[in-house]
Amino acid sequence: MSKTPQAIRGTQDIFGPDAEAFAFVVETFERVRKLYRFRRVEMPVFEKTEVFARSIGETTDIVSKEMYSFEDRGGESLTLRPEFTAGIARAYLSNGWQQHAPVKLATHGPLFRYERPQKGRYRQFHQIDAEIIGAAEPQADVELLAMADQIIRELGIDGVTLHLNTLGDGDSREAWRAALVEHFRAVKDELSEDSQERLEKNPLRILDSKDRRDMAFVADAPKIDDFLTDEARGFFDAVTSGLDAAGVKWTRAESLVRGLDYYRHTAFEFIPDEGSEAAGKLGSQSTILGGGRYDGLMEGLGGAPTPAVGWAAGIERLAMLVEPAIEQTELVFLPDEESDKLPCVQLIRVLRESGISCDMAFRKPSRKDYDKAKKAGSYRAIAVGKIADEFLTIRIRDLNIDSAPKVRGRLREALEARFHVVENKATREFRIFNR
RNA sequence: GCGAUCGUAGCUCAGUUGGUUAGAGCGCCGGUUUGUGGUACCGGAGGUCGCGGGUUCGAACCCCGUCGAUCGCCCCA
Repeated sequence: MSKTPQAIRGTQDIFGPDAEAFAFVVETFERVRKLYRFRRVEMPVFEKTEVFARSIGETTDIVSKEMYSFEDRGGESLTLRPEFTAGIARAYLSNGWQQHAPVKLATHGPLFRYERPQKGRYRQFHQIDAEIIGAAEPQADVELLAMADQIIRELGIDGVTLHLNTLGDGDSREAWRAALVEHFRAVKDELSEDSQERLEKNPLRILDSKDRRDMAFVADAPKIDDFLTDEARGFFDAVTSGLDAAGVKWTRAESLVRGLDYYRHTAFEFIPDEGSEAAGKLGSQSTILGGGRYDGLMEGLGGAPTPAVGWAAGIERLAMLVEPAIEQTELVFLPDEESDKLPCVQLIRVLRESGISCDMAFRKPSRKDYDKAKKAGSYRAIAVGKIADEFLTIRIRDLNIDSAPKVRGRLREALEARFHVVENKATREFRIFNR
């Protein structure tokens, strides 16, 4: 412990089943986003600090105390990205992606936030992210949410529900906000300490409070529905009827607000149902996917008004809910003789090229390798020998045969493409000759 | 930023009110046995008990600090 450097607090080294789960989430995301025709984008991991400060909101916790910011050698303030949306918006403006509008974009990678680590929360964490930029139509919201829903379902995650709300357009949101401030200010002294502070910084957040003292006042607080313009209401109705048509289950969450300044209209989170297995696995960091419409963001970065919707989901959180099928080694080669290793290398190459997963130890083969291969979950071993003048004789031996896929036919086919093969079904041996 | 719990072999942990050379299982290495090479047994290596300081004749154990982990608050994915 003394001299070996430790990993930075809040970062993690992921290996084994956790790493497989992580990869499964990313692979599923990549597969589904292609079905929905979202285009892959890559952006820098760091940006000028102002990119985030101007778009996320100066007063948010993310900007005011959670950013990893530093000066580069030129004295410029840079920041490790705490989220994707701001960087994507910047890229959209600086590269003139308006020409492609409306664009459906997808990306994934690491994000950085200086927070106290806990379950499902890390200082370097990872998200999958999807955005539709340049579309003001509610159909874009539907498209985006339909993909989110399908990804979660294809990950095999149950007991998670889409919570949906509208914050209205800019005017609706401001009027509602003002009414909420008025409502809560009247009872300020009876609110929790946290909510008294929220009243100044982020009054919408009071609606989310877990403190019992706030509940009563939240219950009779002004509702967004009373402040929606006809247009905003029509927009929300179009989103919900679109979701119904797409077969996406959702529930109205009147008090769901998103923390960041740029959200308008649609706001949503996928949250595990109370008491579900998923809720138990996640602990208190329960939102696995969140997002909304951010029609005001581009202007904050000096661009023309540009409508957009997006979401992000925590890969670590999704990975906690996922149980990917473990892919085991199909064939483990266990040559007795050192001199058989090279022929095995040649065979393995041929088999792998035909899609059979194979492995062989690097070191001098030991009788214990057979035991190890079985414990590691490999399906079959290949015993190797040489009877006479053939290239090699291999014999299939079952290890974990119960769940193993059929391989004999594929093995024979792959070998015959390159060698002359004589199969003995009784002994399960293949005598392999050069052609 | 606030609070709670916890740091003993590579991993999971035990260690009795403070008392000699700190233990187990798994894993690792070696050997014997077994044999359609999948078993069983024997042995071995490996820890300055997170780090620093204090109390004591004596600290893994008590006290303080520090670093880290875990969980919760805040906030968020």
